[in-house]
Amino acid sequence: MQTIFTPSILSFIMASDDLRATRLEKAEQLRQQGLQPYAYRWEVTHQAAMLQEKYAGLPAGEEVEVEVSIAGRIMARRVFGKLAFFTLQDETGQIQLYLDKKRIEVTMAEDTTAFDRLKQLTDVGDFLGAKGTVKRTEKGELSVYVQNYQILTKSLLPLPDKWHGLTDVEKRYRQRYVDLIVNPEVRDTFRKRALITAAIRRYLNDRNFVEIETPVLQTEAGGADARPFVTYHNTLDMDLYLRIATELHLKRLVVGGFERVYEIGRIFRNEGISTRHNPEFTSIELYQAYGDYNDMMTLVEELITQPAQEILGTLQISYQGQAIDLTPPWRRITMNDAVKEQTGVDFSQFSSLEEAKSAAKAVGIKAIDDCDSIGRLLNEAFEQTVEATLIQPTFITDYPIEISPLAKPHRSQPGLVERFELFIVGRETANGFSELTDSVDQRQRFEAQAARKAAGDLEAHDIDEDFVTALEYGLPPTVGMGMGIDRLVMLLCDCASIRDVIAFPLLKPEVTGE
RNA sequence: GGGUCGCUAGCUCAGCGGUAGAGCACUCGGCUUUUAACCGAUUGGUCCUGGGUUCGAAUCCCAGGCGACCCA
Repeated sequence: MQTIFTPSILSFIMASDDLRATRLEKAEQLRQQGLQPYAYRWEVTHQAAMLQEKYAGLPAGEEVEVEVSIAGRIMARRVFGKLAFFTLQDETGQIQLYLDKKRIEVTMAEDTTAFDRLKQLTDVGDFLGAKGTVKRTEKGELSVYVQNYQILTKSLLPLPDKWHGLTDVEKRYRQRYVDLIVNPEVRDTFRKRALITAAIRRYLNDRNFVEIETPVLQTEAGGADARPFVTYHNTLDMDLYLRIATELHLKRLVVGGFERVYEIGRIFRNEGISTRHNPEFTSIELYQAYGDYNDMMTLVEELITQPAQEILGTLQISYQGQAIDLTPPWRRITMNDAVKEQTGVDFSQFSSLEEAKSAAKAVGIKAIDDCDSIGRLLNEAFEQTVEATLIQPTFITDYPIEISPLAKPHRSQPGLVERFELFIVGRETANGFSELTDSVDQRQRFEAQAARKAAGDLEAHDIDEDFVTALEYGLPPTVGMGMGIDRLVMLLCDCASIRDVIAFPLLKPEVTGE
């Protein structure tokens, strides 16, 4: 019998640790028996959860003479002399394989090695296909009573301890595939994430919103206060920036005649990493012509409660031990009133910055030396005193114009804009406003931004001339909104860290030392 | 950026100045109703890296790496 191992592979095996070498040897033995350790296909007729559901009422000890064919990964092996129980896991769940030496040998064309092969050449981690009948064992475990089987993929590396599992968070993030194999709740989170984004898309599509993709690579990143990633285009010989928002392009689409547009896509911000920040994350932004920020707050309520109701089946959720009631309508309160409520200071009454600063200091607002306007001071006071208290869903409205360069001036309150942010569990969850449609005003706001950038503000941006030109052609009255999908999923799936809702979060490379 | 904690066998962990350990997994033997199967035997190590102190360092000290959490 010829070996398929080349000398270099053999030396690799010899140099490998025993665990891998042992399994490679088993794969080779399979080949020598004329069997393929890496099969091409397997006809699957049933999945574990289907069988568990369908035969939930099958009494212990009874067999159903139906033929089922399943496939999955071996998660546990309990092997006796002439009998074995394997736990097989597929995408839907687990089911036991009841492996009886006599039955397997009879049905597999009197193959007297078929059972021994299972005992000797399979390991936890291997993929196996199995056909047989359905039987609930004497001990009450629903099983596939196997008639024949095939090893589909030989696994070379051992899975984590079946009892303690994989708990090392670093390893879980670096080798998410292992995390997914052994931690069912992790699979569940990503499945829910997919359902949430699907529900959001369905909600918007049903209301005639059109999803349009806008550029990730841009010559100037704008639409938010954030530092961009810089990359380089070889043949154009120029720096390009990864987008920090989708806002300015989506509004161009509204100028172009799309009255309802949105985009769910990846955003990149060159900032620190924390339990709430990953350098790349997913946002949804949507724009609706002829509406204002009041309309959008109502839409946001639906956009969040519909998926919640659909996927969780309730609006009474729990986040890290805190009870959250998502039942709309949600409280709406202006930023000024919220700060007044919390501190007793009414910032709208001040006519000078000095007056406002001393009042702020008197109630313990810190680090206000850099605030160059009452509006910025109000925002600082809000962040320091109110934000963390907003546990139940709350819309904070009517923001200072200085910190909202793309929002429309308030129709009745000078110095403010028609903007809202949604807070849940003390975190900013969504941000929306009646869009600034006056191109002259927009140019002036951009110029103020550019001045801040020139003064050293790394999160400020230059004038986007083409965007101003688009506004000059005319943007209808429009309301827009942006929301972090990752944070929404964290909320709905009760995840403490953003890394729990991103399949492959950014980590520094591991130093292997080899 | 600052602070606290962690890094020891494939996994989960103990050991805290004197010969590197346990459980599970692996390997071998036994076993036709197990489900953390069981019984017996065996195997497995860059104690994150690099310096230092010491007769002797996984352990103490310094620097660095990676990660977690908290703060900014």
